[in-house]
Amino acid sequence: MRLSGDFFGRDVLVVAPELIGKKLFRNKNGATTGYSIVEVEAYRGEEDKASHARFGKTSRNGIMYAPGGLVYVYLIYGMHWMLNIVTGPGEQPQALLIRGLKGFEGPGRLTRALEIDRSFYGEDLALSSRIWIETGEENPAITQSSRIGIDYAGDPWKSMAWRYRLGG
DNA sequence: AGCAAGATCGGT
DNA sequence: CCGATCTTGCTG
Repeated sequence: MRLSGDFFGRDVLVVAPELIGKKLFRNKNGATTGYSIVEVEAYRGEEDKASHARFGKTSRNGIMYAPGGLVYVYLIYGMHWMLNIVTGPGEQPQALLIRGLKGFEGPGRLTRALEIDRSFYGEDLALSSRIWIETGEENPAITQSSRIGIDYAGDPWKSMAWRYRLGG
């Protein structure tokens, strides 16, 4: 069953663990492939100094302020596309960075493998024929730890256990 | 208008 | 550990 606003419209810290074990589908040239989501990271509000929303609403992060269920894609280090899912009811900027799929560990590697780029910015997971998410494994084991690559955020943000992984 | 830094990755 | 590579958003 395809997930939509009912699922993604909740707080990012509620959605994050539930997204583990769900299946991300990608259709390219008429062929559809599904991948289990194994790792995500939560970015929550303007007060989160690790989030792109820490400077407030800008042209890049504007989509984070939308109601949950849209795709937020951006380029990092001039070469890697990062795939994020917007969550929450809207107004408060929230997003989940997809860091790993079964078979594709690493946020930059998975977007390269699935051919996801800036053309996916704002894509609606409830309506898109290119990318969507469906229910998957029920109640998988989940491990929480601190987020990667955001030491610049300082405490307490760099220490928040907002990274969720499948298993132990 | 200029510039530093980045939610990363792969090779030394 | 270092370079790649380019966009963003701050600073002046």
